[in-house]
Amino acid sequence: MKAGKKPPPALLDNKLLAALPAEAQQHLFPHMKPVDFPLGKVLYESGDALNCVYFPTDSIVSLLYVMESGASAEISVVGNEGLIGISVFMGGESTTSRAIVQSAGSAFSLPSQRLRNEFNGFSEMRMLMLRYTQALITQMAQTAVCNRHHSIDQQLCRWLLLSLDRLDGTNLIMTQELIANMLGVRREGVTEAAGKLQQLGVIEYQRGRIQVINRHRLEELCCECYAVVKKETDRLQAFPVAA
Amino acid sequence: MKAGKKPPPALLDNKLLAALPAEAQQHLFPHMKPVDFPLGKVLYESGDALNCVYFPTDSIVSLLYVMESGASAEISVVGNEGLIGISVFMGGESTTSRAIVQSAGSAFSLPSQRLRNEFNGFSEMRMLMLRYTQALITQMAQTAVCNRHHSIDQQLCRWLLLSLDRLDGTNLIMTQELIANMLGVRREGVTEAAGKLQQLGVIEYQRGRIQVINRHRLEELCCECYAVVKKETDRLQAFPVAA
DNA sequence: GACGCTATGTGTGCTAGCTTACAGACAGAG
DNA sequence: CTCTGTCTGTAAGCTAGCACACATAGCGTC
Repeated sequence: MKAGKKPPPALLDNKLLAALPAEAQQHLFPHMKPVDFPLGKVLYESGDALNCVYFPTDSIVSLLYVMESGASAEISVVGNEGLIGISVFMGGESTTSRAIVQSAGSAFSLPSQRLRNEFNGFSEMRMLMLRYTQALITQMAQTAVCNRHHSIDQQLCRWLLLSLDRLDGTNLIMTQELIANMLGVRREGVTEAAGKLQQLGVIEYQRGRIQVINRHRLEELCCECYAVVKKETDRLQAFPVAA
Repeated sequence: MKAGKKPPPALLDNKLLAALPAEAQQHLFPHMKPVDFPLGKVLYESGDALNCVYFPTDSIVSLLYVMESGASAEISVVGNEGLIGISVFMGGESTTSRAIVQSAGSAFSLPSQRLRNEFNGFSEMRMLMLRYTQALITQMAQTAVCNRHHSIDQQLCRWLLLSLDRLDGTNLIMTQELIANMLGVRREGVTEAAGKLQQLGVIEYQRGRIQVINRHRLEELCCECYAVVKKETDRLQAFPVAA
């Protein structure tokens, strides 16, 4: 199934890095190191101070809150449009969530101090990072709304679309169990919802591999939450850098 | 019931303003104007670009997402610990939520451009604003978790505690209908939950006025969400400014 | 001091999602 | 090719919260 050898990940595969002004790229790129993220790897736990931040290229990372009971809920998801570790420049050093790899792949790491320096010194860099952070905030807000008002079916659609947007193809390597953890629902609930989608011919899946057949239909079945986040994220990325 | 005349609101009643370095205070305070927020006033709608930001003193403002169907859900709440309008310095200019006054009172307004200048020019000011923003993010994340996993009873407790922390006394002027809107649940659900709390002697209420009798018990009945947000907010406020 | 508005109480179904339990089915290892 | 662990399917019973409907009760007003 693997299409030969993957091309090595490039720094510019990350949209945030690609959008940086040339000067910032020159400052930062020499300090970036490629890293591999296996599925399930925990990048940091709640309360951990961060030594470095990560810019995903073809990996996806979930920010998850884990309750005392062990139950969990996804707060937001980060792919090649962003970075892991906003608390480094937001000033808190740590957050209350866990960062866990949801889809294996690559990323680039950068020591926190390098990012902080650049962030404080250069306003263009800062604006990019903060606008990305606002997009992340929008995603969190919509997650709260979706958790309150929408069915598992709808939420599964949202989740699949968010993941698809951060990957190349139409294949997701992901068990229903893991999706259930992310959504904070039972595994059986996901089985049921996924079964419906398969019957409708929207997706096909076998043992931990989900293929999206009809993305358009998926968007129709989804609640408004996906579109709201997508639209706002696009808007925030589209701003001219030299505002 | 009103204890004579209220003292006029002071700039330093807002903790964020009070924490500003003296220089920033000198720059900004001359441009601040006191404003009155009546209950229910909409400060901005989803997508509105903001002319000014607001620093509440004794008012409380909810950030609410309103769905196409008209149903709503509170994303977070802002009182004298913060400001309304983070998108002004986060770079997006607008957000997808509505800001609506949840508890009448006062605030100070500041033209957006003044804030932006100060934010971009002075790193101490920036750090304060960004750390507050991170606290806001934490609150949103926990709202998402709470919406997913906790009962109306628990959420009501969380909501009451969040409101209490932003007010002087133990009285809330607030109907069950409005609470239901904030939590994104039915009014009857709130009636039931509030009835239980009253029977337990934790609160007393009559027609739009809620009095908290036993705050300690309220915290016990609450889910962990309140404590998580409270602790993280305190941590983020406690940082030395000149980090 | 009767009227009417708004806030609150209650009650009867209904449904989504939960808990628990177990059965089938695919895939890699030996 | 069988074994075993991991995924996925299904089912019975339960509960929280829903939608809808209507009853009561403060409180200001005229």
